[in-house]
Formats: sequence, structure tokens, C-alpha cells
Amino acid sequence: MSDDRRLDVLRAIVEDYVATREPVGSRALVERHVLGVSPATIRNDMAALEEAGYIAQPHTSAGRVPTDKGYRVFVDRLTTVKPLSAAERRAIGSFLEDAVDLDDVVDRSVRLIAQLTQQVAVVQYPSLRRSALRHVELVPVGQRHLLVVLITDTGRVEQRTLETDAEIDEVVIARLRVQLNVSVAGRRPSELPAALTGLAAAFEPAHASLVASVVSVIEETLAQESEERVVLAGTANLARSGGSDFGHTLGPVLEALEEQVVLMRLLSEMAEDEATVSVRIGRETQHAGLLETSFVTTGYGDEHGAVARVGSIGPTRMDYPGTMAAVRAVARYLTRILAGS
Amino acid sequence: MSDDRRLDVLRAIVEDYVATREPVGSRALVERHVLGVSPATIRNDMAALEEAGYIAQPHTSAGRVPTDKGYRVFVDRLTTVKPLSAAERRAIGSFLEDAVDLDDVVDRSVRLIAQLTQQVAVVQYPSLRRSALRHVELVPVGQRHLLVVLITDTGRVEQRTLETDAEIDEVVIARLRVQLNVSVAGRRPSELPAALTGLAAAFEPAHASLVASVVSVIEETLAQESEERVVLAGTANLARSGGSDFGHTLGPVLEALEEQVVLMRLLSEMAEDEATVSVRIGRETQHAGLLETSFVTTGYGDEHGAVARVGSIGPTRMDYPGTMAAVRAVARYLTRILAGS
DNA sequence: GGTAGCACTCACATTGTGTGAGTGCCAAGC
DNA sequence: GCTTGGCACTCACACAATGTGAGTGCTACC
Repeated sequence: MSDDRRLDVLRAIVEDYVATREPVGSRALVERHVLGVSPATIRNDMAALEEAGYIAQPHTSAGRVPTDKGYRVFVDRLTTVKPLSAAERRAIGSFLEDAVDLDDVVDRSVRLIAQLTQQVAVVQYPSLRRSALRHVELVPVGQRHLLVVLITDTGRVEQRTLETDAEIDEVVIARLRVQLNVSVAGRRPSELPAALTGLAAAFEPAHASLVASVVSVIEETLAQESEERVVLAGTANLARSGGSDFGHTLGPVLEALEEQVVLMRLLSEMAEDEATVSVRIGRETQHAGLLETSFVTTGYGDEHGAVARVGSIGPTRMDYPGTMAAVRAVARYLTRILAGS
Repeated sequence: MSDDRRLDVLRAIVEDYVATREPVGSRALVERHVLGVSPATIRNDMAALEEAGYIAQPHTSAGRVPTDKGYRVFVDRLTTVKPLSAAERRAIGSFLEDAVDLDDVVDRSVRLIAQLTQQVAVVQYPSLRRSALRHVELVPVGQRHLLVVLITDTGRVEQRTLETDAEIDEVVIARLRVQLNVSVAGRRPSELPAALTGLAAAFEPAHASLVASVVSVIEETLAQESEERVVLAGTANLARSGGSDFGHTLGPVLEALEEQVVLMRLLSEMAEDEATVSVRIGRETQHAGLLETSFVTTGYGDEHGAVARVGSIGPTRMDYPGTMAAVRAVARYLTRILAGS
């Protein structure tokens, strides 16, 4: 018995199941694919594949359905990435290039992926920790509040309000602004503590506490895990195709997606490599609500490397090659746009 | 026949239907409410209510269900707003006060409403057009890009990148920054054109185009309808309670909610009055996907009046008094927090 | 106007039956 | 030793038939 043919059979099963959403039987398989053997032979192969855990039967008198393990093999060994058409690429490029700022870029990207994959799309904002600071701005607000605005080279703008002990002295603020920008420009968050120590020494003791609080606000903002924002789109697609996919178990999926924490964990776990497209299938997500969903993600970055991830989430029975192609394409354009801005 | 009792019957029907989610019959009604008459009498009233279009029968041998018109009367005439408990109020206040910036305030508010109402929550960002500008910052980026950052008194921070014709001259930028802030500080978008004309005249002709583009970027950003951002939370609640509520028609609802445009239209249409809680029921939403949903919204603002709206979206068979109370409570805290920051 | 009684309707649950897709296995064939 | 045709078996699902009960509308009576 040829192992090659078995894998062909597995591939055929996955493809048919994804296309039809119904368990696939031996007869249907030989009719729709050129396998060169009879249904009976396929049945033997199927029995072997089932024994090995790649496929399963929903019930005795039904066809076979791929298991998570089966999809895994399909994704790892049987997929040839199909490139998008030239027209699609152009559409992606021009759509993203019209964005006016980072929020807009992220927003357009996530919509685009949702549209292309007809699934739920997710885009992380560029990580603060992996970006370099471009500028720090201090804006006095009233007499005792100071707005600290941080701008990164990936275009993110973060703000914090700070309450000061004493009334704000414009002159001191101006000096601090200049000093800060000299110290931080082009630095990454990890380098900041070193760059900022000793800053207070340049000021009179009376202002030391002000300087200290500004510095700590900056450091806190950049360190905060919760600031790794993530944006979703296309949840309606879950209900559309998913209505028949998940049946009534759509609630847990939505819940999981609303939990930013869950998403962040998954995305960070998958951050093995920027360039590869990585896939989490079914129970591999390690989350009860996502047993029947798969994640396809990849990294995007600027000239210095990966800064965050984009991805698409759909039923385990998704079109993996298509989803992977779409996600990868959008990530590449994102990288290009970030580098060019 | 007493009209008062008929309204009592209508109220009882709405309350029971909301509680049980099942058509309510005449017998059940007299058992669960003190109406002082027999089922047969109730049936007569019901026939009249049905004739008048306030209730309907799903099928011949079933109980009655309120129509949109019936809910309307219930909301307009039969509802007594039930105040939240002191504990709930404290919880809301302390949760919102922990917010670190505007994004955080909005995020917490929307989660809070979703949690309180067990429905989908929606919060608009403070309208740029109704806020006053607090500060304009110009940050040169590279040699030919200028980042324009706008900060409003409601805490919103908006940014735009601008490509300049000529290389950026720091000195000119500094002067422009000062001039701009003198001109715009405390002004509302509607007053800006007047405040900014003639600004270019203060600069050498060589810089006129730079000034003009900065001014137009500022005006465009503030005028842009699309910048009226809106944030959602609690879509999972739709599937939870809604699984039985909407059946399989959940898709259209999610689609409508993802269309920011639809939401914005509804919110702006309902913006009659800041202080009132207004309600759109079923087909009143004028949207095919939202036939079975109702909107409860109210405005929030700073000391100068309403700047945006918050709301909750759920099935037409929602707990109107509870939802209205929750939405109103959060709006009030929001107003307080915006005024205090 | 309110009430009791009664015939009528009709969704829904339950049960029973038939059909067909699909399987597993075995014996024969290349 | 794979491969194949044949065949008995299983079982989900669709469909029809039946029974039940909640709820109604109507009418005659108080």
C-alpha cells in the first residue's frame, strides 16, 4: 500500500470537505478526483487514515471528516501556497496606500483581510516595545495636569495625563521637552531606562519629582502589556458561513474573540518567525471556545524586523491555502507601507 | 371597558414576554398579575389591543406578543425608570475613574454597559466638531513629512501626516506652532476658518504653501464625518441570550453593527436631546438587519453640553427599564469624568 | 361590562417507517 | 500482495401519522 496515495486521499478529503462542508465518502472521492483506484481501495486507505487519527466518522454510516491532526498534516505537507492574482495584489496595494494615518492603515488592513478571507480578521497595532521612539511631547493642561504624548517611528501616538505636585512652570517644561527628545529620539523602550537615568540631575531639586514622574509615565506606558492593542473585523462572517459551521456554538467563539487577552496570548505564542505564516488548528488554540476554529497569522514589520502580527480566524474547515495567501499578502503590503511612511 | 385596564394588560404582556420569552396567554396573565378580572375578560381586552396593533399572535393557537408599536407605548407611557442600586453606582464610578486616558475611558464605558445590560454596547468618541481645540503640535518627521497632532479638551488626540513641498525648516515650524496655538486654543472647529484666515499673511510667501497645507489638514481632520469614531462591545451577548432570540438571523445584526455608518446614522438621528434617554424599537431603526433589535441611547457631555452618545443594543424584547437605567447611569458618570479631567 | 362554558384551531412533541449513503469484510482477480 | 466487486449491515435523516394541550373566539348569561 502506497503511502503517497494515502496522503493524496487525505488531501482530497480535506479539499472536498472544505468545499462541500459534508462528510466525504469513498464513492464521491473517486468521482471528483483522479486517484486511479476504486472506492473499495479508498475505503482501505481511509480505514488506515482513521486508524492513524487523521480522519474520523461523525457517525457509523457517514463519510469521513478530517481531524485537527489531519488538517495539521494538510497544512504542513500538502499545501501549495497559491499566489493571489495580479489584480488582487493591485487592489490590496491601492486600498492600503490611501490610508491617512496609522489608525487608518490598521483599520483598512483588518477590513481587507476580513473581506479577502470571508472570515474574522485580526490586526495587532505595532508593538510599542519593538518600536523606536520618535518624539515626546509635553502639553500643559490647566495648571496641574500635564499631557504626555509619545510618538513612535511606526506612527503610533500614545498619551497619558499626569497630575503634578506643583503648578506647572512653562519654562521647565520646555527644557524638559528638549532634554527628553535628545535622550529618547530613536531609542527603543528597552534602552530607555539607561538613557533616562540622570536626567533629573540636570534639573534643580525642586523639579526633580516632576521629572521623575514624567519619566516613569513614559516607561510605564511603553512597558504596559495592555497597550498591545488588537483590532477585529468581520465577525459577521462567522454568522454567515459559520451559521452552518458552528451551529449554535457561536457564542463561545465571540466571547473568546472579545477577550483581548486570549487573542494576545495566541498571537504572541505564534510569533515564532516573522516571515512564516503559522497556523493553529482547533484544539491547538488551547481554548475551549475555539475548539472548532483555526488561526492563520503572520508577522509584519518595518525595516528593523517584525513589530506585530496580522491574521485571520475561521472554522477549522477553512480554505487554508487561500487564507494563508491573503494574510501573507496583506502583511507584506503592511510592511512596505510602514517602511515607507 | 376601561382603557386603564387595557394598558395594564399591555404592560403585563410586555413584562411577561420579556421575562419568559414566550407568547403570553390570558390564563397565565391573570395568574401572574393582580388584574382582578377573569381570563375571558382579558381575552376581550387582548382582542382590542390586537385590533389596535399593540400585540399580535405568532399563530392562531398561541398567546400574544407585543408589536413594535406595543413596546413603543410601553416605553413612552408605562415605564417607570428604576434607579440602580447604590452599590451598582459605586461600582460604575470607581471602575470608570481608574481609566488612564480617553481611550481607556471609552473602552471601560463600553464594557461596562455591555456588562450591565448583557447586550451589545456602543460608545461614541467625543465629537471633534463639538469639542474645543486645546493644543496643536507639529512634529517634523524626516525631511519632508510633518506630523500634525490635534488635542481637544475632551482628551481626544488626532494625528495626520503631511508631505511638504520643500524641506522642513525647524524655525518656521516653531513659529507656526506658536501662531497656531494662539489662534486655535479654546476654539471650536466651526470657529476655526475665521480664526485661521490671514495666518499665512504673517509668513513669508515662500512658506505660504506650507502654512496653507497645515491649516487645511487641520480643518479637514476636524470636519471629517468618518472621524466620528464609535466603539462596540458585548457582541457575544447577542449570541448568548440572542441565540434563542434571533434564531439564525444573527448574521444581519452583526453585519449592521459592523457598518459604522449605520450606527452613526442611528446615533445622530437619536441625538434630539442630551439628557433624555431615547429609544428606537424594531423597524424604527429603518434598517433591514435590525428589525428585531432595539436601541437605547443617551448623550453625554462636558460642561459645555453634549459631545457624543452612548447606548445599548438588544432584542426588541429587552428589559427596557433596566437598559435605560444602565445607559443613563454610565452617561452621567462619563459626563462627570470628562468635566473633571 | 364582566364571566363561564364550549367548540375549534393549530403548533409541537412523539412515534413509526422507509430510504439511501456509506461502511467493513470477504473472496476472487491481476 | 495490492486491488476490486459484491454484499450484508448500520444508522442518520426525512416524512407521515397521531395525540396533546395551550390558547382563542363566540355566545349566552349574570
